[in-house]
Amino acid sequence: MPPQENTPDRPDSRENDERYDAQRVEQKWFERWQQDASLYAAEPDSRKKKYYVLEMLPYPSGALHMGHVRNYSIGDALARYMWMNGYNVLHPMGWDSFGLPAENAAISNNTPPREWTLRNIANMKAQMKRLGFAYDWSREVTTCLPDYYRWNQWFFLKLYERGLTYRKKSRVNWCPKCATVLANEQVVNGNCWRHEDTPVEQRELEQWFVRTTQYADELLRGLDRLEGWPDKVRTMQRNWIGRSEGTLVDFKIDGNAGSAGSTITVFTTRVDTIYGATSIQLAPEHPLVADFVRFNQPLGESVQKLIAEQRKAKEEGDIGEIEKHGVNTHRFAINPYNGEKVPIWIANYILMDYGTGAIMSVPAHDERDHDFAKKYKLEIRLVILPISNDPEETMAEPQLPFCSHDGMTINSGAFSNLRSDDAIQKMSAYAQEKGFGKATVTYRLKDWGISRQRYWGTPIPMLYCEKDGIVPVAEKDLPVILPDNVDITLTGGSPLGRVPEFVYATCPKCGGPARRETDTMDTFVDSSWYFYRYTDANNSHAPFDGKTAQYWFGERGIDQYIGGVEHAILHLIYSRFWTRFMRDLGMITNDEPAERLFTQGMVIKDGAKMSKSLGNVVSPDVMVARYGADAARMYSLFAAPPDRDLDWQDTGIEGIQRFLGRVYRFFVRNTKPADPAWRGPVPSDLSPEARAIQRKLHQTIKRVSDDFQGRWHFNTCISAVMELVNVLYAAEDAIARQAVPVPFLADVQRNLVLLLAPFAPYLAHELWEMLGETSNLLKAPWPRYDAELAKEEEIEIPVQVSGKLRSRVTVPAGATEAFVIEKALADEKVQAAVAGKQIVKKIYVPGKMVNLVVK
RNA sequence: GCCGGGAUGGCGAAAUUGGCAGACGCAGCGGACUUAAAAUCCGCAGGGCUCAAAAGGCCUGUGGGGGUUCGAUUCCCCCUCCCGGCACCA
Repeated sequence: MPPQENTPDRPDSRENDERYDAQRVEQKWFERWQQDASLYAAEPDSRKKKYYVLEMLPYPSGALHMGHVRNYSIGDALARYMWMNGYNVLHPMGWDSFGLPAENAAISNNTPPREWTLRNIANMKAQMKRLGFAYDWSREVTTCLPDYYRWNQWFFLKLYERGLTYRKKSRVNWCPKCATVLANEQVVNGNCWRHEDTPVEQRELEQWFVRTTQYADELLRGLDRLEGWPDKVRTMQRNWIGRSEGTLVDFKIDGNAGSAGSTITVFTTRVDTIYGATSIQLAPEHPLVADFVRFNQPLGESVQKLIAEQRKAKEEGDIGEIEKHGVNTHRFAINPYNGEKVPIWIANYILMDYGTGAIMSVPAHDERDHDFAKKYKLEIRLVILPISNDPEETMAEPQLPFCSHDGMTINSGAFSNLRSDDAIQKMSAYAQEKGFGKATVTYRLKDWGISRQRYWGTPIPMLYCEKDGIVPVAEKDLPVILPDNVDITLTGGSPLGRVPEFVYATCPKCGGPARRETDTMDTFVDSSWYFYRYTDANNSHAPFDGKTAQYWFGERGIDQYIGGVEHAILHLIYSRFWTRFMRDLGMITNDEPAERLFTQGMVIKDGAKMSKSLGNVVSPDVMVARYGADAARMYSLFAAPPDRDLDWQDTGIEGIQRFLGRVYRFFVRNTKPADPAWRGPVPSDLSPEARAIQRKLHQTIKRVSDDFQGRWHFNTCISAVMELVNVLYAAEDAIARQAVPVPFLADVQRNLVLLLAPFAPYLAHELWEMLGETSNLLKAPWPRYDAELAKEEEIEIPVQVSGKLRSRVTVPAGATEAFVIEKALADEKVQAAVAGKQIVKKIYVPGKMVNLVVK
């Protein structure tokens, strides 16, 4: 007798055939997709509606993490859905591949940054392909290659031509671990954004700045129209730009004038309180302070203390908690509104880098000034009477020594008895008329410092000539190539400065010797415009062709941008700036880079962000090897709505694996493409069992389609598809009895595959083939639902008595109110509940519920 | 302090317009299949009380307190806690 294993009709063998071998199937499709490079390619086509869906490009750190998988699973599902809906979809991917980690790796493993970076890219690209993400790799952008960064340099020259970049010596943020300067946006709570335990230092350096403030107001106003962006991001950007309307007022210094002038200009948002100004407060680093010290040497020491205090607090990130200190200069300034002499103080809570670095201190109407005045016994003078809706409160409040909100002016000379807003306007106009001030706007936003004293970045295309000074590299000489084989250390300034072949150049103006700029650009320059490069990634004459970009961007930009909220300020404000800059160069016509932005939640595990130190990192490679790419992708969409944090549970992905196996098994058992009836017409009169399936199918199509259009709650989309599969399993008996017509079942299965395609592309392609379909599933038309077919024939109506659920009655879908109420009243449980009571009101919400109110 | 977001079973979550709270999944329990296990399929399942048990019945329940309403996870007011952002910004 032959060994049992070889017996073909052994029950086990059937089970083996039914079992979904994700690795085998995914490998098969992976290989097929590799062979067709043009599968996901898109070209401008005026006959088709375009859809540009973009996930933020990753830094090639070495390997994908689950956050990437989640991000790309969302984008890929959307791209596939839009393809199936007939759109011309652009779905590209690239690498934000300049940056410090490559240099750190070079130091610790003695691997050149280029090699390290390109190896990481190769690895991560392979991971993305294995995960089945549908990217058009013919448009791949790698920012560390000269093909790309030469255009950073080109843009830099354009910025320079337009006065949008300039060189300035100033105090800048310095991270000792990165050994480079940081932009304001890269300082988090006084620490480096990459080293959260490392306070930034202030250093005096000459740096290149990009004039982002030129567009401050437009960047702010633009936010109002970005309705497709999360409120959170818009609010963060508004706060960051920090627009503040106020008034500049010149106070004349009484007595000797020093080299820094004879007036102190203060900035205030509350000029209506100026009659209550009882002192002037200067920032310790205000240029006038030196003049006062010159006339009063002992002051110098106190000022040094204040400066030290303020710097320390800034570095520690608790400038907000600093104890208020000040010194009296014993000098006076004259309030131009009333001619009053007020003392000039220097205080540690006044910041030189906001407003003018000088304020008028109004203790009665500003909390900080109030604290300060109490401490140093300065006069507190009430000049605003609060207005309240409550007359009693209005009467009571003037007794208070302090009120920070607006009201009616009092004790304010010709400007008394005005509402605050009115007073502000009149008093600003008066200042302007008399020439001692004007209405103005200040911003918190500062110009973007883009110089980095690092190697692995875009060389800034500038030269310093002894004769001609700062000279831009000629456009024809671009790119300025970043040399290989550079000695990298994290100390001692820009590594490029140690490469003589790089540094010594010829001045394009006079032909004499010149030094090259040895700093490189902030990598956020690279990511400020990369999505335009995708439209024309292989262009060697320009960053991109205008017409091509116009097709993909149109007037509204990227249709859907998806990424992490950590870029809410950095990347997303720089790229909004860059878009306006390019628009003003005439390269594009859109004002904003992206019409819609989606910020997905983090992937966490055991309640904490995944990190090596906590040992709770889940590797996508392990998940793909264990459960398959479809399961990993689908679970990352199923476990939570995409905008919320996702708590990764290994047992959860097992559930998805089971579900995929369940779908596959159903298809193995019930797919009969050889049956002549398989492709026959779907009969119109269906059995109740078949009708139940049909109803569920159309309900599911509706739910999934609606979610793609609106809420993006892919977790519930997937639940809906699971419910449909459960209904199919429940009908297996009916199918066995042939109560479900074969062509109908075939149609249901085709629709099920289409519904699955955005979420589990590998399995969907396999099933599509099993069904005998030969068309390209990627572009197969998305199913349409029929509202009539989705309707229930009978509905169960809950019956409440005085708001409490007492029973349920089953009625035909179109039943009249009278019929439903009659049926409810006839119900035994309802009768018991209303027995002996009077029904005072009968409420019927059509199709939803009955409520009988009793007394 | 200010601005966002959140709090629902043992767990992840659902309830789209004020109308059956807990869909779907995980973990759990029970059954079928199996010599057995795995896999698979079917079923049960918020909590409490009642009943010998089951069926059933009753009460209660969406962070806490109040309100509007026939009816509130959903709307309004107050409060607590958690997460994120901003913060002497004049």
